[in-house]
Amino acid sequence: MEGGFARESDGARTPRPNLGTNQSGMRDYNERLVLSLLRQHGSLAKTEIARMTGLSAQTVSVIMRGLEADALLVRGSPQRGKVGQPSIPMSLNPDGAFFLGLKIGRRSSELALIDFRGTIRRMRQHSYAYPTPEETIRFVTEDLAEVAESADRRTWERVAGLGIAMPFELWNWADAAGAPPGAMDGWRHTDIRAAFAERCPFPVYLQNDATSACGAELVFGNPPTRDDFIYFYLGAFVGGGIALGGRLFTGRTGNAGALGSIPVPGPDGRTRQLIDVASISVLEKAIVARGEDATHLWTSPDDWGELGDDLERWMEGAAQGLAHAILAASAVIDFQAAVIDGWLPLSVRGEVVARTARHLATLDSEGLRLPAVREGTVGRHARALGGASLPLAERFLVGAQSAI
Amino acid sequence: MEGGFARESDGARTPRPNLGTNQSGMRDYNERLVLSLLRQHGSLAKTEIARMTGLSAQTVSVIMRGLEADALLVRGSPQRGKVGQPSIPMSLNPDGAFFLGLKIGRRSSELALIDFRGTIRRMRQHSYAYPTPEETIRFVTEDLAEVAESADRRTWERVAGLGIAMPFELWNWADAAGAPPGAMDGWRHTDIRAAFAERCPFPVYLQNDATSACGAELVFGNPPTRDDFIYFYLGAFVGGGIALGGRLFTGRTGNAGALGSIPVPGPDGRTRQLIDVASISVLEKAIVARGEDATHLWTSPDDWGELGDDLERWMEGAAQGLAHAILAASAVIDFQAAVIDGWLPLSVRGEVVARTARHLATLDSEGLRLPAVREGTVGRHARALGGASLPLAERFLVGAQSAI
DNA sequence: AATAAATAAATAAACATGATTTATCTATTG
DNA sequence: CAATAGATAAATCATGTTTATTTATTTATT
Repeated sequence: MEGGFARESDGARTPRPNLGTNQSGMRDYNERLVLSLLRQHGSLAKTEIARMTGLSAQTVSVIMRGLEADALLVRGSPQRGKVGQPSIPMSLNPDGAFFLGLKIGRRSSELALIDFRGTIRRMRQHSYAYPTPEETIRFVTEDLAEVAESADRRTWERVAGLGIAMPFELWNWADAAGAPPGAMDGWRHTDIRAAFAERCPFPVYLQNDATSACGAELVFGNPPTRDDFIYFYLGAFVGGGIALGGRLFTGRTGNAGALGSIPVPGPDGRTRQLIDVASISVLEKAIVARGEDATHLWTSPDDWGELGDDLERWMEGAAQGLAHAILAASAVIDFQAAVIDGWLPLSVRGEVVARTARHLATLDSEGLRLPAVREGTVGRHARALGGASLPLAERFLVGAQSAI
Repeated sequence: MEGGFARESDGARTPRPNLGTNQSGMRDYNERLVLSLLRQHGSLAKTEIARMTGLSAQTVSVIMRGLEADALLVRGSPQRGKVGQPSIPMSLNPDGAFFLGLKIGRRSSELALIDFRGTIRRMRQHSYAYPTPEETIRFVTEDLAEVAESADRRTWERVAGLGIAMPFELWNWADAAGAPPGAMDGWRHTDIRAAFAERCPFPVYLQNDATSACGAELVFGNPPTRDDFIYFYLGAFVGGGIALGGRLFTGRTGNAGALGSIPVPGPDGRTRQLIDVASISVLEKAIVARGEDATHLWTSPDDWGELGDDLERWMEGAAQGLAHAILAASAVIDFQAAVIDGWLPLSVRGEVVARTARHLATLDSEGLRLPAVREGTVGRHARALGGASLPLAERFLVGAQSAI
């Protein structure tokens, strides 16, 4: 069991460690447990859930009938062929709840509406030279109004929350984004979460973009993993996230998995940060330095075309950096897997993963058990989906918050 | 709430994730919560506990009367001076339970008996050229018999468990320990936990020595901290541990906090492991290379005397390595503190901590919030005390196991 | 083919446990 | 003596467990 949380009126969570537990906490936990198991396994009969949880068949029966009455579960067709009464597989009702995920990036924003099973029902993109809070609020508000109109009333009423995935201190990137100095200062003084919370009837959450992407891998990853894993998202800048015990670990200050800042040895032996070797912006810079255009890196992530030596050098540098970062992180936490995803063509992602694994094997890992290096299974839209995973985890999964 | 655990007959824990919760789990959790709060705060009135936990006064009253009846709590003298009925401060009964901690090291073993408040009641040391399982079992068994005889019957009956703190793969250190080749191979095939579990009427736990020391800092540290912290223990070899959410985090494989293996840049810029720069054995080697005797490093940890340049160089290298390790770890988890302790004179520990903080401040920490670097508060015997903390945490504190 | 036995899923009813609510008592200060 | 705060007993409520029963199916037997 864990301490409870006091929910503030605006939907933000204030952790209250050391909170006692009562019966409602018990039922709430067991309900979340059932839903988590169904998310992991697809569909399960009540008895199977009873066996897995150690709860009595009767308790599971009561809980699951309740969830079915709330339209969170649907019953499948009876499974015959085995001795005894046929079992009825229960699974998550896709229409049981909906979640909104908003990713705010340097060049574009994405707003996704997903259903209870994680299927994308709607996705809108919005491109710009650089983002401002006013512009973002306008675009999202408009789009939400459109959703509210186009989707049927029931869907809109079943939206359980909005999660915003956004880099920390966006205003510091004005330079890199090519924005006029001060143009992005609005972000410094805008509480974007509060701004949306005011406009929305459901709770709104805010999380670092790469950490959110990690959450997407955790909740929607296929196959789902209960492993502790470290996650890298290669975007314009590289970022990361941490999953421990089947939960997104965001840390006391929310800055856990700040893997862009992890020190790695550069090609010259001097120490630099991972962000300076593995970010796609590094590749962009190299291309631009050659006098060529690099905008297709952002606009056509399905196929980057021929990039020749630039790509080769970037992949090699990124892989070396990632390998070193994974090594160092493995000394801190014994991750079972390192997952790499990003805003890049599948072929490039595959190659980066392969090279990272190769480099990792050459490093001195005495005393460590190295994690398996794997490709992400969510893909490019992991950040927006991760945003949507925040209200989902918060409301329907066990122990959404840190460690605990 | 968290999943439950199936207890095996021998006292070992097999984690069963995804276990449901029932009323006994609820009471168990609330009892542990009360005990944890009392450990943190020294003494608290029932109403104060009720306020802190959010439980009703009546519930806390019932729980605490039960704990008092079990002799785990004692009532202090009524506090007058405020309006209303005087409050009765309740605190942990020192004689409520006892715990045994065994540290097995390269040169010596320690067996400690501590009471419910963490006070050392008895401590035996045993030195040797190198350790063997048979020898260790013999010495501990004899000493336990002595404890059983000397202490009163009630004390012995209230021993809640034995925790063993021991380096991983002890046999690999035969060389460094100066043992004849193969002399320590016995460890490879001995399940030392099982061996003691057979001989003891209470549960026996085994944990890496540095991780155990981290547990001692967590449970007995003064002032106690609920911070997430990273912990280094400088012994013959440096090791580490991780505390998250007020719990010792040991990881899925038990190898979390393997900080000796974290890569750091050496003075020449080449990457090496922290264990190769910050271990006391590095200092020993330097002294021996000069043809001098270094045994007092192990035998008189209160005062190393004059070591001049050797000590200077070692402290500098260790501090640089530690600073880099803390930096890298901070990118993975946003620790609030980095705690350094070890088998060394207080003056040396203080100097290492000061230098580490100084070096840390010079490193590139963009995007990170660096933890405060602090001295350990438990001191040299942290490993043996940490061993004793294992059964304590397991039985009396909330969520002893990993994350979650 | 008909029938009985075995098996497994599901659930109703009675019960046990533990937290909450309400009311009351107690010891203190002002 | 009024006000206040700690403490707890009794009644109540929520939730999980146990026990017994119902239902639907397969498998073995006649």
